[in-house]
Amino acid sequence: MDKHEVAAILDEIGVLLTLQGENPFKIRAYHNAARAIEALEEDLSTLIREERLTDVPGIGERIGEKVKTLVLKGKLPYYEKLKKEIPPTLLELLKLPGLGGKKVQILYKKLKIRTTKELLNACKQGKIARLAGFGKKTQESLLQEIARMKNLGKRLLWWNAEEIALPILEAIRTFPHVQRAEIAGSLRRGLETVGDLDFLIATNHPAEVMLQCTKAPWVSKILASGESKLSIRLKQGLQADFRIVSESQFAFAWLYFTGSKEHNIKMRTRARQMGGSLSEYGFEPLQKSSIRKKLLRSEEEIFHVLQLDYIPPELREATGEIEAAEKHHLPHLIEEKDLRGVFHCHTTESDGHNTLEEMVAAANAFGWEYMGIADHSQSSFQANGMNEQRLLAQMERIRSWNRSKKSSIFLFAGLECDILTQGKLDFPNSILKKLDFVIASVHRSFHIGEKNMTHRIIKAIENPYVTMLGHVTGRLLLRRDAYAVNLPKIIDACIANDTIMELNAHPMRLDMDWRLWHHAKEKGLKCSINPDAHNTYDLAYVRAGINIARKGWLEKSDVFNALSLAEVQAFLRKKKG
DNA sequence: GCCGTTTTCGGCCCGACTGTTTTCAGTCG
Repeated sequence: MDKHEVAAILDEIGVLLTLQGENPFKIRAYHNAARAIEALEEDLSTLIREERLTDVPGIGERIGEKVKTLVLKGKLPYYEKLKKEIPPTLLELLKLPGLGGKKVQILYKKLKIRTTKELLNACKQGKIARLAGFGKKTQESLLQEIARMKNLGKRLLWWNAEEIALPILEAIRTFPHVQRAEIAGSLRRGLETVGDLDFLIATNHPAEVMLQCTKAPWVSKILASGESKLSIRLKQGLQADFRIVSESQFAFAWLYFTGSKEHNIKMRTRARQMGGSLSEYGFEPLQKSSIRKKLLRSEEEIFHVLQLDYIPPELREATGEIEAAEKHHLPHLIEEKDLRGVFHCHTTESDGHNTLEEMVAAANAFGWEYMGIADHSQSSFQANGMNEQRLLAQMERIRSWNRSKKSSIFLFAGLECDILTQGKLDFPNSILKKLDFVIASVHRSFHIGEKNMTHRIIKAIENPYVTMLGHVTGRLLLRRDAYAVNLPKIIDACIANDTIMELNAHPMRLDMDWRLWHHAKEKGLKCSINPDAHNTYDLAYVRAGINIARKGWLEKSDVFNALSLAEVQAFLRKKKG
């Protein structure tokens, strides 16, 4: 069993213990241990063999033994026993706002409620209101939450969430007495999907501003409102939280409100170790501490007081950023202005909505030096894939465009080539070698099993004319799960063959996942941030890709399309041999 | 369940809000 599986089981144990109403600190210990295992640089089995597992912070005697059992035997009796005691359907109840471990426990113990449906029936019969610790209002809000869950998806794509959030932010900034307003939360951290919007507001007139916020046109329902905190349901169905603070507290509140939760816990633990208490309002000395109360006006200053380099929001996921900031080892993250061009652009020749000329004009406006055209290959008939004749004709058009010098941007003639079921490509090498670059992608036959899919993709990676691998897992966020594929093996194969891994910047793909990039780039994997543009508007998706690249700790030097035109040309020549 | 340059016991990040209570537990972020 590998470390990811072990971490997943430790996390699940944490959730199961929550459902048993266990001591919250014990629960946290399991989640902490899961993160510690996930972040291990060293091989888990080596640590076990050399009996150094408990040297890892967060892993003690008890959990250490459990991890050892999981790795060596592949099973853990303690975990199996827990699963028997707690119906797994209780997990769905935990997702309802207002229900935590304690209350789910009561529902199960007193009323034998295990599923959302059973809870719905109990609410309708008025049984919940009569339960100790519950009441009429709780019952009413549960009924509403169950109905809402049925009607609406719970999360939005980052891109769509930002489209909703920015106009609200702009409006808030025009409210009287608002000194400053910013977006926080997972949207600011650039997470691929967003569950709610977080707005932070600085003002000297909290009551007036709060009133403005509750009366705003985008409010569909007020979920909670106090003096400094407001939670609403937006008309679009998404929840939005507003926090109102004074200007002097703003930096602390922004840091706290940006999260992640795990990052905050680590920061506060660090503050405590240094003799202070960090909250959203400030950094206060604990008793008998030598730390002086400090007035800090920016996040940079707060990190500095904690003896850390500034950690960009995208990295605040408790995956080693605090340790790196302490040692001055944080990466210099890639920025959108570092991109010198893009690959993976479609045109009307296959399923794009804009012509080659229109795409070139749009790319010019970005100031890029080059653009790689990659329309679909013949097997993607649903996408109007090109046969050999059309492909070669398009290639000639692109070459003549370059010769004509109609624009300053250089065009690469490429192809998004289907990887067929057995790993064969959609065109023979005699055709592929004529192109400047080839993106190999899977577009059909997703359910062939992990082993077959891994073999299929690696075969394509090993083809000398394949420049990069497209959307590696085929996932569509919030719509379709990734197909089963062994990513560590795929990553190793790419590195061994000098094949570039696409970071597909389409907001619904953002594939390969950012959680894998940090480790993969250290092993030598190269990244290309590709918009997968099907029209001129989609070119802007590179911004979503940059977010994810930053979350994956990627620097300019890790990204292929941050290279100059001459460097890209040299690479492409060398790759083809 | 983890951890320790005040501790091997008694802490563990911290505060806002709600609902059910009558001073606070539970939930959330």
